Amino acid sequence: MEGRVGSQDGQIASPRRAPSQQRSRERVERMLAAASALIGEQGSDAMRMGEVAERAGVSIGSLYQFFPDKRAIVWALAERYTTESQACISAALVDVSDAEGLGQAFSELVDIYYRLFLAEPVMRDIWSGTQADKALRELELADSRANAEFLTAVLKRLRPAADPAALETTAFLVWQMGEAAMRLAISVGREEGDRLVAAYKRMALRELLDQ
Amino acid sequence: MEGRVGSQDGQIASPRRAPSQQRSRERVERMLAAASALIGEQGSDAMRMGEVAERAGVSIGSLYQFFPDKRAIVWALAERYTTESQACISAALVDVSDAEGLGQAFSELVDIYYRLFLAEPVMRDIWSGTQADKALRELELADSRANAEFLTAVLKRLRPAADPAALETTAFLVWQMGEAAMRLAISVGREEGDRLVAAYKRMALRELLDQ
DNA sequence: TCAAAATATGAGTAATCCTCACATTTGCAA
DNA sequence: TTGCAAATGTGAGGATTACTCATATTTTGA
Repeated sequence: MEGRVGSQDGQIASPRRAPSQQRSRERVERMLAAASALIGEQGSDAMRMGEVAERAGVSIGSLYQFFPDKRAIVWALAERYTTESQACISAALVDVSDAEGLGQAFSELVDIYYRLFLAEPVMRDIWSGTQADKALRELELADSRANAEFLTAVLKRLRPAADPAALETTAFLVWQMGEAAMRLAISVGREEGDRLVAAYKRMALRELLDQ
Repeated sequence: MEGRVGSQDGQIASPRRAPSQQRSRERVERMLAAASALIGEQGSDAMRMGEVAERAGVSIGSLYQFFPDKRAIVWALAERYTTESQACISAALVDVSDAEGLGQAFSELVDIYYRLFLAEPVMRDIWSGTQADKALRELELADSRANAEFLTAVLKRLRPAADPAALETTAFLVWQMGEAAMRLAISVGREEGDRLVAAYKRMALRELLDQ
């Protein structure tokens, strides 16, 4: 029916039961891999639970043993992406100490993200559903805040005299604008997308460096 | 099943049959009104076709006589919003002739949009689904391009020496960033939302006025 | 006046998410 | 080893919902 999924209560989906044995942990991996493949092929909306189970070589029941519902699978994949990318972002920004360094690091980060979005249909699809799914939206928001904090830390170092609250707002906004710019860029042609990303970079750096 | 809706082919949904008689035109209005009310109450995902029909006082069959599927109803509502707002935006920008005027007009437009998003749960919900629904995304993109063109026209007047293509990119990006900023602002608390919108305004105006 | 076109109806079809009662496997203490 | 509880596995079937279609009614226009 899918009406079940539609009536999302916003609760962050969590495993119904954490896999404790080696066997089940491997099976859960297979389920996630199958889901990822299917999302890459057809998008998460078109992903069917039965197909995920079949491709993972498990029964429907097993799927629901570890994931309370369909959204939970997508959420689990999304969480992995955020965890991975946060480490990368933190590393890129942690020892930035001057304006030039920030410009360099930020520019590289944007490039990395853009390439990632272009290359990974799964990631693209998952973050597309962000607005519609409350749990995903909250994950993305939390992720964005965490990443913005790395930026904020840099800004506070570069501009110790500035109002910290203003810097936080700026960093958060700039980061979110970046994600929006990426989504826009990949939904138009490649050429226009490149131009938009470049324009975003200029705009963001001006905001970050100048004040 | 809803699987039907899930497998969106991206086709812009169009009425299966345009209502040609007065009677049916009124009924279609009732259907849209019912849908709008339900979306406002529960969101478009939770909106049930049966409920729309019941509330509009028509049968399920009649609903499907004029709307090929569920998404088409949401799309029809979205289209109305875009049509209405484009007139407003065009009017606000059409006779801007200097930097100060642009600052004034743009700032007012942002405020209007922000208030609208805060006050209209239906609008909020519809544009939330934008990323997930291909037809909606295309509608929004087209709308955004149209609005950005009004901005581009102003910019070309203010900065005749600048590269027109660059101005177009800037205007489009700034506009899309604005929509993203609104979505972000309404998904956090009111206070932070206000701050984010204010920060966006500053950022956008700097980009638009300076270069 | 009346036939064709437009409109209206709602029971039924199909697709899909998810549950649950029961079967099997694993970990572990006696 | 043995036995038992906990963890894991299964898939037929329940439940919901988008959408169809054969049929009935109303409107239009010649």
